[in-house]
Amino acid sequence: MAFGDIEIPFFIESGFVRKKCRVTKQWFWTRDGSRDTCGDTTEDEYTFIGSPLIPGFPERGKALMDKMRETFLSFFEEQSHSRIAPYPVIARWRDDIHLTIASIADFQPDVTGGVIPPPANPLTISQPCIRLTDVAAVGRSGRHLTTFEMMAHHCFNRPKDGQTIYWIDECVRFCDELFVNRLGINPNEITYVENPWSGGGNAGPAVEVIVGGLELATLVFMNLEEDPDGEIEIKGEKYSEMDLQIIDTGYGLERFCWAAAGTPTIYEAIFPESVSLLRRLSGFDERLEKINEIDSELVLSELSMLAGILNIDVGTDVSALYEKLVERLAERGVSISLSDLKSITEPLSAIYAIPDHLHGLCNMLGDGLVPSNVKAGYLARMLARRTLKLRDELGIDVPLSELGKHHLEVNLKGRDFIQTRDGIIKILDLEEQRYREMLRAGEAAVRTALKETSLNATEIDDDIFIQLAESRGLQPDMVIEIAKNEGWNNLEVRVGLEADMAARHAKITKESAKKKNQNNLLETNHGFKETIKEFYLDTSKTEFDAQVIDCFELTNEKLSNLNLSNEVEGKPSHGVILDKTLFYPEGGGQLSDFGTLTNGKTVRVLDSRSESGIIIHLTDGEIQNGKVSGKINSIRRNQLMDHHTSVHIVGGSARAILGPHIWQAGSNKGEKYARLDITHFERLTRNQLNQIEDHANNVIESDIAVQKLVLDRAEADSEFGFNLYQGGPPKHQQVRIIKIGQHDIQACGGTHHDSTGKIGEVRIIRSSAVQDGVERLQIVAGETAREHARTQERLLSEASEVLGVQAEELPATVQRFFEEWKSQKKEIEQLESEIVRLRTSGGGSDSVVKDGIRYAIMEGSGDMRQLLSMVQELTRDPQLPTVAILGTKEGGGKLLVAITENSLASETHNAIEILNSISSHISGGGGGKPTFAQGGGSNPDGLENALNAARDLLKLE
RNA sequence: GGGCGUUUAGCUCAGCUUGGAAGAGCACCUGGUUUGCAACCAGGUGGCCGGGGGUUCAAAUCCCCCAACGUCCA
Repeated sequence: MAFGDIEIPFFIESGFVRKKCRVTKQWFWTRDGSRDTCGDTTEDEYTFIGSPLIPGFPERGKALMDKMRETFLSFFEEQSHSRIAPYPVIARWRDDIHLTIASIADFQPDVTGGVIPPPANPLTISQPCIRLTDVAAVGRSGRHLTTFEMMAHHCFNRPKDGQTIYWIDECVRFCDELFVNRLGINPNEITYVENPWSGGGNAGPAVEVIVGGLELATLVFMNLEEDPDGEIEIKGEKYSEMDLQIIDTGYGLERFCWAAAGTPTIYEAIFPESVSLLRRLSGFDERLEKINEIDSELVLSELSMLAGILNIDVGTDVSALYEKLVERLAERGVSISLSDLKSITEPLSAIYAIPDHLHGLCNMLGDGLVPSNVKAGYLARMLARRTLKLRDELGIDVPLSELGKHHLEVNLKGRDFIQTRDGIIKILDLEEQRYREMLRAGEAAVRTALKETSLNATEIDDDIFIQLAESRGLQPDMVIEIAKNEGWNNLEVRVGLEADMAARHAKITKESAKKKNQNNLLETNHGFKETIKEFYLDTSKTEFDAQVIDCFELTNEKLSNLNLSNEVEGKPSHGVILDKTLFYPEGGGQLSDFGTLTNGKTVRVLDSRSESGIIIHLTDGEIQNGKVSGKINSIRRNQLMDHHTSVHIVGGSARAILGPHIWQAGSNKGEKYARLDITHFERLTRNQLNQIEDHANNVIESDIAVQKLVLDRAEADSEFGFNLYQGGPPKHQQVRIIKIGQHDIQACGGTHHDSTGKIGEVRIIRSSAVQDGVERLQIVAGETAREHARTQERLLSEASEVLGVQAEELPATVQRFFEEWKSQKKEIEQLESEIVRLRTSGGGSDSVVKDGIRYAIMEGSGDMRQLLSMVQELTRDPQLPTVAILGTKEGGGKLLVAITENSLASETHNAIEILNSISSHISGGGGGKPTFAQGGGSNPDGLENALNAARDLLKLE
């Protein structure tokens, strides 16, 4: 079948005709022979506003969503699909995306890649999704959402194995049956638009299903994959047919609800309580009444019909769009001025966007996400900040957490979240605090940035806006707002600035999208078999025999890419591959086993790595082919197990003490200590660390068995859920699971004790902030815990010995010494100024008066500071014109020339000139002001000559 | 993971472009003046200018490295 040229018997049977859209030139199928547009064009206005497309759904909001979802899912259950529970919105099983952006994302990459079987086939699901790419259009277009549910039916076919459940024709039949018979949509209103789909390395035919000007569904038939030798070419890329061919559909639950409700916008259909609450809180309705002679309801519904066909993207020239809107409204008999229109749409778009953003935020936080300034956490923070900004623009004085609470009660009641409701509300409060702090700090930043700008300036450099936006998070309109409060009343944002900034971002993003090439130890076509991993079989075994498969020299380039841990002693020279091994390679945050390999000669194993299942022992010498005996350092192995098992225990304890949002953000298990990074929304106190430590030690004392299970992916997922993947997305079809009773269960490839009691003791030494929202716990366990205690004791005793006091007295004694040191320092300063006063008061033999000017030339004993205060004394009195030339031998020799300002002395002498002509005697230079110059050199012995040279220069005797 | 910004007195921040004696407001202390809601006036205390290197006669200031914090983006 040619790509995009879909032959579907159903269309022929049901009297469809294939036509080419007059506007978009796309091919589409319709039952209505008189149609000449595909339905999704700038000429197809929404037909359902005020007259629903889908009858029989009088509900609104959550009740409507629940009923519509149930109608869909049960329809497909009746068509032999299994209903699958939705996946989290945070896509933790993937490392390429942060958020679940489509129902098919649940099954990527392993199910769609054919690595593991789907949980059911065919299946139906309603998957909450979050897409932030169009966040700027939310609330403005009338239909955009960041957070939506994608209802879907999926099926996974293997035509080469004769396993085809259904393909294009049946898929379209299901869709049409649902639309026409179950939902009662007028068959003549439905168009199927051919729109081949490609993305993410896959492609296939696809149709968009449009009803009443609204795209309700997309049916994608994924049967091609990128293949350089493929025969099918699309958009310059070559593709070939896949073994696995997938039905990927997406039905927008919220759009169905909108079509069933016929409300002016999608937001009124799905968030009616939130919209009316925000209208009330912002006083929107009162303001609306003040706009004279406007039928506001008419404006709103006309507007929404138009908004659907006007594309609002980031960087759109908003004012041009408004002019167009006013024009189009006038054509429809609604006469409204541009400013009146703006005063309706601006607040309204905020009112619409807030519930959407709260929906996304609550879903993310509900999944246990902790806001942060990086990764997925940043997406939550961005949504929170957008919401707060919109709220402030509306002038609503209600905390974010209150709005969140309302949203949870009204729109998310009964939803089963990982995070507690109280937890969500607490995090919202913290985010609002952080936002306020950002704005407060922003005031000073704006003030400083505008310091050079005149108060009645109307515009400022783009650079200032860009700098404030990117480094302070202050959008141009926020900068203007702050500037107005600080006195710059006429400043405005240049038209088109935001578009330029967006373009600038796109450019930067494009430039920095260079891919890093991975450097592997093995060649791509090595042909080695996977190493048999004996370390999983018996954790107590330390010696083994094996066969050498290969031994190769490590090039300098490979060495430099290895990134050896600081526990590795020496420099490896060879890589050795064996048929089997007891050496655990670095992986999952656990460092490698060390030890020796012997075949006649003994070499040390300094480190070991794993690449696609093949373990490479990094040795400090070459080893002959043949049999080898290997021995691992059992003390190190035992310590690594102490640390690794402890990290699991501490992670479980942290979750028990701090809450369900605790997620492992990374870990490192070495011989000397272990680190565990956990997601948490505030800094930890020592008290909290103690609680976690006590909890973990209880687990150790209870001596719980550590079970090591190996399960298929699907089985593991269904039995234990996604909490398994603390260490990152799974990479294999089979999952090794470390289960410590009910305390902690996670997928892990590391070596572990058989019971928790083996560890003996665990201590959390300290916590530090890795990034916002992530705390690093430093852990010692077993022998290192005792070693740590001994080290601490030694430090205390050495310190107390120096001061000659008991360890208990240390804090008080150190405090006392510090105070004394400070007060003595101050005393020295006072004494120094006393010296200055004495030396400068009398005049003495050091000063000469000539032609009404006093010349004070002398050598000081102190440092530069002291000279400075001396010349200050000497040249302060304008009634006593003075040229002071002071020097000191300290620091290579220093010279200082000062002249009383605005006096006879400053008229006749220049300090810089004097300094420059004498500083050569101390082999140096200097500079300063005409009345004040300082310099230094590297020859202190020449100081006397320098001062004499000054006397000569000034002709003094 | 990348870019940018910040780090100076107890707190909030100037100073950095162009190197040359460490600044302001608030708080605190002393005195005066007032008992009036952020009182007023005069004086004072308080600084490893985030850490480490480098350039320079001289670094808060210029360069490099590190750290913490913030922010924008993947």
